[in-house]
Amino acid sequence: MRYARWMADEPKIASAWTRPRRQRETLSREQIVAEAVKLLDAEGVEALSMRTLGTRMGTAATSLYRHVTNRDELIEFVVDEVYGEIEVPDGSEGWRASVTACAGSVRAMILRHPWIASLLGQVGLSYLGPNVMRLNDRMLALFEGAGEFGPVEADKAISAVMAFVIGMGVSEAAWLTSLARSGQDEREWVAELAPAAVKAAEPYPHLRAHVAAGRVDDMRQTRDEHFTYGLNAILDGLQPRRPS
Amino acid sequence: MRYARWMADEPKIASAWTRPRRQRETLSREQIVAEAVKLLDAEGVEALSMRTLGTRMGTAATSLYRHVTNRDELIEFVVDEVYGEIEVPDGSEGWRASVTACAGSVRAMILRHPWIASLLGQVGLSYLGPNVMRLNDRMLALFEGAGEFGPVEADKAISAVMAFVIGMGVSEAAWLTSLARSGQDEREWVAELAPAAVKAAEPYPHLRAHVAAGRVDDMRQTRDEHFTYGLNAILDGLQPRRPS
DNA sequence: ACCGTCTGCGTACAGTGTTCGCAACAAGGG
DNA sequence: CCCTTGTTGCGAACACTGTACGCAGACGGT
Repeated sequence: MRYARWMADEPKIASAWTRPRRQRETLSREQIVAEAVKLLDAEGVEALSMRTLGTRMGTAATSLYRHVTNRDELIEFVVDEVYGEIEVPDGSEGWRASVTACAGSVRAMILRHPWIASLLGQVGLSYLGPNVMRLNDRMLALFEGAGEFGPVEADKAISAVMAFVIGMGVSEAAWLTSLARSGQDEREWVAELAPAAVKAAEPYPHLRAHVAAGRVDDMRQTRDEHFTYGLNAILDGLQPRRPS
Repeated sequence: MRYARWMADEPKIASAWTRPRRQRETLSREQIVAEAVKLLDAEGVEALSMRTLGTRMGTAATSLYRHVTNRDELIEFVVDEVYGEIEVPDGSEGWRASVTACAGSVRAMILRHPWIASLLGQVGLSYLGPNVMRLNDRMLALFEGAGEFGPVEADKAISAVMAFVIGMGVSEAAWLTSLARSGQDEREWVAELAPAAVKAAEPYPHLRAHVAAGRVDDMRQTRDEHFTYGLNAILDGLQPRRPS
């Protein structure tokens, strides 16, 4: 395939333009994780194998190991990469508005890349990636600055908010992944699943009432409401904990 | 190996005691998921393959497929199985105490089985398992009964609490899994990782201060404190949202 | 005693992550 | 200009995975 670079039928004109130029820029670590993210976005988590990633980049699978020691390491890089998409304001809009915006940014990132729901568990939560570090730093600045938290309290408060946001986002992402795998419209899908749900909920009186009254109108807005409801509850609970 | 059951060297005494008794009880679906849980607890998530699970049960790998259609289905069963360990009080102790106890039970379950952090993402969050249904039913009873929430609010409040508890638990589980993989004592491990952490945090002023002041005393208690801090914040925020 | 159904299992196949050694390249020094 | 040295891509190979298929033995009912 790409042997043509050094095969004899190529004219050996020693010019800067015919020079093979060993396409270095197609096989650096940054390019590999970028292509991995694109592959995950396009085909989902079960499509990420070293071989398919290699063919996507026009190289052999084993070539990737020159720039990435492991598949696990690649996944750590990928996770850190998408963490880089999270924006956290500087706090000039006030603590609460800034945290709300940051939480929304995290959720948006997760919903843009639902496969991290799978990958977050597979890797030991890479705490040392530069983008994760940057995120933590900005969050600390936000909680200690505009939030007026003390250093220890800021740590706890950030953990609480992030646990909620990630927990909620991962749950949504798992739902959306299953939905995507079904290949159907969301309304069709829940309509198809409804009988099984009703049957499964049948022995449980409270659940049964909820399943029966389940509104299927626009679940997108329902999800948004659930998220903002929980986030506001947490922020309400955090507000009086500031020592100010 | 187990051919002896029907091989001719076995005395063919037609008695109830020498009868082969086809050990049915070693290969039902319940036994399979129970053994899978034991395997996961003992060896971690990367050790769960159909073949190793089969040899653990003294059967061939393909025999498992008579009782479980898929590996994914097995995982759904396993997840539902450990969900069955969660206890939720009936609310007679009051709403807040009951929710706190339930949240603690969920966290304890996750820390007992840290591998669900990986499995929760791999499966599309099996909402229809009987134990998940039971848990949701009891939670609804708790929030609508002792909590005096309306049905819609109860749904949102439960989502919020569960998102936090699961998010926090999964994060802890990921940490503990990495720790277990290192095979070291927790103090040793963080001491070994500290230089890398300091170096990674170096460009970020707020984080740097936190990493420098990081207390390694007893992280177990620190984790507990983080959990109860966040949980109390959420419950504080939920309390005034009850229509009472 | 027979027959249909159920269950365990050996074999096989496609696909996975990863190792190893070889060949082609780039750069530098004589 | 050649030769050396390190770097990078790659084919082959290995151990292992999930799973389909068909066979044979066991069970249950008549």
